[in-house]
Amino acid sequence: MTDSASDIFSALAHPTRRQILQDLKDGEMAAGEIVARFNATGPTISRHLSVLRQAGLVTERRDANRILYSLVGERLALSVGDFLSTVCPEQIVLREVRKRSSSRPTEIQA
Amino acid sequence: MTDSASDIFSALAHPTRRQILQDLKDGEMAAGEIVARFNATGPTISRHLSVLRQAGLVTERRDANRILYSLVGERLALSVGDFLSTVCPEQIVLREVRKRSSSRPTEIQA
DNA sequence: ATACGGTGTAGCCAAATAGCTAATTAGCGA
DNA sequence: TCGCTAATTAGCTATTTGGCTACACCGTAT
Repeated sequence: MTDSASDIFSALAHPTRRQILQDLKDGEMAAGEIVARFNATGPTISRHLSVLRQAGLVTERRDANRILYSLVGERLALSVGDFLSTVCPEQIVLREVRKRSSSRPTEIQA
Repeated sequence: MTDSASDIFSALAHPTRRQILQDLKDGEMAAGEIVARFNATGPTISRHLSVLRQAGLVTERRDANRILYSLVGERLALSVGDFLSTVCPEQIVLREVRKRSSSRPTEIQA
């Protein structure tokens, strides 16, 4: 029932989740690897990850018995940037990443 | 207890509050004027306004027996923009401001 | 002084959130 | 198959959030 912007901003409302996104900026990480960076328990971080996943801000991928998470930076930039440029267009600029039909799937960064 | 980024993103998490900010984009509005735009009751909107005020996203000013709210777009752009440019710097550009600590005013597209 | 229009506060309740521990699922290797 | 590691799900509790109604507050003007 909640729109996607609400999902995204709610996800960003928690410091731990923002930190996770920041950590993922440099590449994918396993769940346990992420857990190790915080004081919270595994299940707690797992929950945070599922919030981020539902918001579409991260994707997961299996590697053996580990699960690797990676940032979906485009979605973050587009959704938040869209809002920002509606409310205060003078202060922010979205770099032309718009629809661009995403020709190549994976290659955002590496 | 909660940092200011959390306050801001939490404030943005609610559709009504985002809409209020958007409405304030074109200039200040009285509380009652804002209330008139939604289906919620006065007290409910008043509460939303206080959340926005605590987050520093709006300021209030008295005019006779009305209270006029206005957007603090700079704070919105700076806080959210800061986060965005940390996590996905490739996709977003903060336009100048930044109290001149940052060397380059960043390129603009307009 | 009193009344009134415009707002915010108090108090209540239902629902959602965040944390934990314990239990469960999924994959890999012997 | 069994055992081990990795991660999520279940279930619980405490806290916060969002909505309402009723009430109190503050200026203005009669």
